[in-house]
Amino acid sequence: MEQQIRKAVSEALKTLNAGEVPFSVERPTDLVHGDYMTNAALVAAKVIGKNPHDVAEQIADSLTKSLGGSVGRIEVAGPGFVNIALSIEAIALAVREAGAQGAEWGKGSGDVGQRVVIEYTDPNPFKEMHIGHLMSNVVGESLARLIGNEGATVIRANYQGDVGPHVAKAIWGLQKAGITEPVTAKEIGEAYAEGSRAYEESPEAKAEIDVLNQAIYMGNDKNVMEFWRKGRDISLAAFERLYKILGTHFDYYFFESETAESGTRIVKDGLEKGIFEESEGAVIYPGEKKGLHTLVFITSRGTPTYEAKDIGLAFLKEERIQSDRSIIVTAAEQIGHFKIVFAALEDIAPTIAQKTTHVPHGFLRLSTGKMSSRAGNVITAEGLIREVVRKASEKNEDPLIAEQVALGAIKYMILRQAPGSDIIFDEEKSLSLEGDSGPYLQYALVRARSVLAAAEKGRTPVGGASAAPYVLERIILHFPEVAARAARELSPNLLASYLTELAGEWNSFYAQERIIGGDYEAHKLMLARAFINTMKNGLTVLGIPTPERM
RNA sequence: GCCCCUGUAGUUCAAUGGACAGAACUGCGGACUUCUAAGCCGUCAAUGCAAGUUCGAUUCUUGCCAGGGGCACCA
Repeated sequence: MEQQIRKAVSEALKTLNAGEVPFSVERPTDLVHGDYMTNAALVAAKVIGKNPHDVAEQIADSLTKSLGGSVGRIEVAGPGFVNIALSIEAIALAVREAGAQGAEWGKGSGDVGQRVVIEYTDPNPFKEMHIGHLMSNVVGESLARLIGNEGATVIRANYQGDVGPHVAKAIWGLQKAGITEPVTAKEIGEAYAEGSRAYEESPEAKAEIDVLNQAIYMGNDKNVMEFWRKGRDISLAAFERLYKILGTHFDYYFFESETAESGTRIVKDGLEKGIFEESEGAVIYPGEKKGLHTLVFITSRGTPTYEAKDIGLAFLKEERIQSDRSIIVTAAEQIGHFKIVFAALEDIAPTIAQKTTHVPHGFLRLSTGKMSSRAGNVITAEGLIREVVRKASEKNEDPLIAEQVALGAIKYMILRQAPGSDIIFDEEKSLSLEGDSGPYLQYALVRARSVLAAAEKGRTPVGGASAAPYVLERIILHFPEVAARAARELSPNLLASYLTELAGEWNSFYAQERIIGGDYEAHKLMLARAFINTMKNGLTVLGIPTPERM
């Protein structure tokens, strides 16, 4: 519908000689203004130098003719908005489609044929996954689904740091604890914390860990490597269990142990071409020239830094996955890092740089203070999930439902706000199971399903359609546009807030209207079905579970 | 010091330069012998400060104030 209106407005502008101007077609803030509105007249009036109100009148006339029966009323309002109210028939048609299309309802086709690779989560083996990784995962998974919903082929990638100081610290910690055969990820995580502490407090420990780190990079010491392999496998297996719970999966895994070499090679090659420079024995990228700052890519000891490895990763992805777009989801603290990596990449391989986007997610800040492994107040992903599941269990005996509700609460908390901004995490308040929360949406869906189930047992519903469309119907019809916009703007929160509005409207409808045995029963049941499809598909696209009952 | 991000109701968050700045939590006040009360209805309450750009600014620009992040051999 939005597309049709957009096209009709374009046509109207052409006949006014306004040419190509950027205009919006969107939902008015208040439904009394109609179902769509456009500011085209205000924009065009400036270009052609006419009174906005007159231009609006002309556009309105033109739209009345071109849109025909799908429109009920077109009005000019305010300084020159054109408000469009759909006809009852058009609304009924959209709702019927929503009810009939099932899982297909809301799917777009804007990205058909596109291959999009999206990298997210990026946990480090030998450390436990904490809530920062959880955020990356939840945001990344929802983006993957949103983009897939627009028809693109999505390839999920996960990049993990299996070499580096943190690994040496963990292995050192395990050895010190006399553990010869690591068994659990928790054990390894604790050993890492112990190793980190020792690294900063004891010079001897620091020296030992540095040696160990080199040994891991070289891969010569059989015993160390055997230990490394075992520990890595245990960590990775623990991650997989979490992915399963989270409803996510990956098509490709990349490891720092494989990007180091290619990264080093590419940077050295760039050094010869004059892209990088030598300084104090290290290889640096002189970011100042582009208004950024200078960073070391290869250390004076010859080892690649994170930056060089990211260059290596970009090439490795290119080698293994053909893509039209590449998205990387990481914490916002890496914004500066990626600006420099992209600047360097722009010099080395502009096509890769241009198709790559960094999507930062905010920090999860504890209301009680900063989270750090040293202070011991790190909240692990698993710990958080377990805690919320426990809370959800108070109302749900079925452990599966409790888990679905808990994940809904956690994921919604993360997705409800614009990615990039921090979440102030208060265990009591943030994970509310009421009001503006995941369970609120799930609960609305469950109640609608229950109505439908009850109706199917009964007799044939009373027919007839209501005289005027319900507000609920007028919200439902916008679902495909909202999903498309959320995908385009990489902003799951747009869909999350739409679904919250939708759930609220359903709850009002449910409280006010008698569905089974009420007036217009058949129509209302159709509406319930349309609501269910919209909510179910919407939640699924966000990666939020849709329980059968609560 | 330099660069980036953020300042919206008591609190946590919304709002492609658009109409009366929306929710939720909290507070206060209600309804219901009915399809699941994790629900519904009502109500109090906000754009950090000062200029500028224009038909119109929470949104763009500048300055100030406050908070967060980043800034050469960690990731």
